[in-house]
Amino acid sequence: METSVEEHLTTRQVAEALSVSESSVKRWCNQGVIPTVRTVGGHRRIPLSGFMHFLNQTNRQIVVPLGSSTRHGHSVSERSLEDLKRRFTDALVAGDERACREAVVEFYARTESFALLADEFIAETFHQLGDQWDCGDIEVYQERRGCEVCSRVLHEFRRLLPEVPDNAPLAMGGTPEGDYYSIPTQLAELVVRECSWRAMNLGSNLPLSTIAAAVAEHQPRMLWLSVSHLKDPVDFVEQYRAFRATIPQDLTVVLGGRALTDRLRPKLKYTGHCDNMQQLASFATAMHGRRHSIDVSNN
Amino acid sequence: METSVEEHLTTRQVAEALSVSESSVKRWCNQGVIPTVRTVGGHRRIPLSGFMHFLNQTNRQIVVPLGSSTRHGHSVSERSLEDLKRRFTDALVAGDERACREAVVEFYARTESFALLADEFIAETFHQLGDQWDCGDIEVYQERRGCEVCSRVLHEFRRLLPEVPDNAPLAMGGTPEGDYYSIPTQLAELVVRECSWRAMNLGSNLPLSTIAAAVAEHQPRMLWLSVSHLKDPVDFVEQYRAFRATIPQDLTVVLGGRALTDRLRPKLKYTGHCDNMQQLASFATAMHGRRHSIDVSNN
DNA sequence: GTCGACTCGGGTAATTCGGGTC
DNA sequence: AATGTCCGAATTACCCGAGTCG
Repeated sequence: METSVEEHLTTRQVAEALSVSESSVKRWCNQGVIPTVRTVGGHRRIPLSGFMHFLNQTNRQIVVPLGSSTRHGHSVSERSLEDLKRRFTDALVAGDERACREAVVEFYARTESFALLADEFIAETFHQLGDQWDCGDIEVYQERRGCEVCSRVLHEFRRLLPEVPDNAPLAMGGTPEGDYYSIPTQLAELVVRECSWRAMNLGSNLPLSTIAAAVAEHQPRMLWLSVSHLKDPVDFVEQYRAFRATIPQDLTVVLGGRALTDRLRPKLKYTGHCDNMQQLASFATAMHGRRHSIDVSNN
Repeated sequence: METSVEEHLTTRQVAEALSVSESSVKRWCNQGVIPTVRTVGGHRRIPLSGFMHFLNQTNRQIVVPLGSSTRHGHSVSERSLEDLKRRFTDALVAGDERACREAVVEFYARTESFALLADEFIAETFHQLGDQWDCGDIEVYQERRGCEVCSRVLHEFRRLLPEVPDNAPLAMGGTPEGDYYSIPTQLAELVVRECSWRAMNLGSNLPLSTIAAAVAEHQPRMLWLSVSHLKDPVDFVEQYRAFRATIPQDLTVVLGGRALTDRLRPKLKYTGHCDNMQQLASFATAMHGRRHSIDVSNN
């Protein structure tokens, strides 16, 4: 309820996502194959859940058979979230991509929120993995392989998300130099995109100077920095100050990641700090409550 | 925004690509030789994955490049490989995933070889990118983003590849500690899988000790190591010696990557060295006969 | 209330369907 | 047995003036 964005799509957005004409989308809406609601003026709006339902029904895309998402009671076996999480962790350790995907899809089908998926599912799972690693229960290669698998699954999800219109505000981000941990920034991309932003994930191991160049080139309204690891925190603080001075002052910068300790944070000038992706989603929705263009300075 | 190769193809597009009649394509779809999904109205759409699956199972050649007669894209004239490569480079620099995917698909559709794709397309492109980087023509973030995009496209291709039977021999590999460059090992996975091996990409930044653990656990017949970057070559040589002693002596180890200089190589004991992916493919096929088992149950 | 961008509905052209035949 | 060609019916894509959204 908090962050789950009840987003509606237009016929055009759906058409582009499916690579079909708007006429077909309209026809399918009229036939009732795509759940549709109407605005007071008669325009069709397709709820995201309805869109996903359509995708599942027509298996245009992969997506596992996850019982029905109809309004009637599910006959799906009620697995607890804990159980789901455990399945996911095990699959990740075993490098079982299919099982990972199924777990992620099932979780998302329930919550319809990438922010929740990121915080309560993936982040927690990798924390667990870290613990098991400390205990010597799992090997390094299992963790690395798990990252690979997770990355692939996230990418598949990314493809499922409908394209965001060109006039949506742009957010970009990545990880700084020396930080090769790419899952959080991948998640961030999904989260802000879910909030109807255009999102550009620049990748990992980015010197701040080149991020500044990217900002100058594409002029985003928001920038996220995922900082999981810092070789030299002091050096980072210094470089960040210089960086902050070169980018527009009104650019919203959101910092996150476990490398930003309580000691470090006061030394950084930023717009917002996120302990988790739900906060990032809040930022994004707060800044972009509507869909039309530009300059919503205080809404 | 013009599009030439979509996720799904029509019977006509497939027919033209293969230079056969639409009826044949329809028949093959009905027989299940070409995986097919249907639109709401019952029209056949062939997912790219299904098309490639068909190409792999039969030894059919693409006569007319895909995308030369799309429905709602502008018709595309015949392109030379050089032209394709340039398009790919440009798309990579611009971070245009869709264009990258199209270029890769088209190249693969012509050559049907991941080894060639890796050597003549992706490797060369990234070398070019490196040159442009030296000249200051492109920013670091463009290179990083290009890696992200390329990685995603490769992930997608990986999903398109047919499953390899469980009794196929196993190959695994990754990059050593300090080497975060994951594209080559992703390509290696695709290449050996194309040669009918089961392939397990362990990921990047792997201490050799954990690779040894993975070997002990899964007992592969082949191991690849992609070495693009070494923090301390001397240290690596030492660790590699210890590593080589702990794994089975009859395990085929294939080394590759530009960090293995002529000075370094003599100091390493390995089974084979690869300057490119075609050599890796040669190794793989030499050790394990055929390329793809043809299994059309309905013949 | 103005305004640009978008969507509506309906009509028309282009494809694809299935089946039958060569 | 397999492929290519032809057909009416159905589906999809493209187009455009009027109305709606934000």
